[in-house]
Amino acid sequence: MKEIPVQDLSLSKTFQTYQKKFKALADERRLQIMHQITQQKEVCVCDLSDTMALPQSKLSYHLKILLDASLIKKETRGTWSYYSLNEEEVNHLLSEELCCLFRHD
Amino acid sequence: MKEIPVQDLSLSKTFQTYQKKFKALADERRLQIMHQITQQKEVCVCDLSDTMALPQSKLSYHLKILLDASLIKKETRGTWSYYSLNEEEVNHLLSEELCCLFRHD
DNA sequence: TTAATTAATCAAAAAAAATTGATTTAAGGA
DNA sequence: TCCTTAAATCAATTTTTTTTGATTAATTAA
Repeated sequence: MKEIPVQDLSLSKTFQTYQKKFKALADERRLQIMHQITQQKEVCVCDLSDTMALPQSKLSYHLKILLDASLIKKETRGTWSYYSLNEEEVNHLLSEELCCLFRHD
Repeated sequence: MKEIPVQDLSLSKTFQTYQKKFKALADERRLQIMHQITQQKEVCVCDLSDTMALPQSKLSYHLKILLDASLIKKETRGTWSYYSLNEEEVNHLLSEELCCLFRHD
């Protein structure tokens, strides 16, 4: 039997949430994706596949990580999936100085 | 011979810098460390080793990652190493709403 | 000088994340 | 219906990160 060395369980939960968000941002390709989404408001996988020269499966993989961290939003129209910035979440997380790079004002 | 599909090399460099910082924050233990450093102003490895119930080598490993990302600073006095928040860097990166958790005002 | 303390580093193993190419799903048009 | 397109998912492999325990380095005190 091992003791769990956590004083504050809710704080631990908070850290886990932020860990997930920072992990999503901890990749150069995903930062590029974030940047492009920030610039273009709305982007589909095929657009990104062109501009970033990445295969579709890789993009879907990275987009899912950003989506699961609630940093971006997804809307499906027809066969297309459109991704956009989750401004509320991003602005909560990142400084205003990172505006234009990864967040809007 | 492969072409490098990067339009803006300086932008790519910027992304690499942020990738490193977000990678440093992408771990629950390191967020705990950041939190404790934020609270206490200054902390040595043995302090953290006690409060976080982690072996010394693991702590040194994680502290190095935060240090290399310039999120914390280190000062050696005698045989002790004291770590403190790099407020400038952290405030540049994180939102004001994360104040008290991982940054000062 | 020797012993004790603090912390960094190292190499090997384990765990987690990313890549790859293929397959599957779903929508739309011929 | 059949074919095409867009994108998600999957399994196997590769790469990266983390853990572990031991060793090393440096400082201080006896």
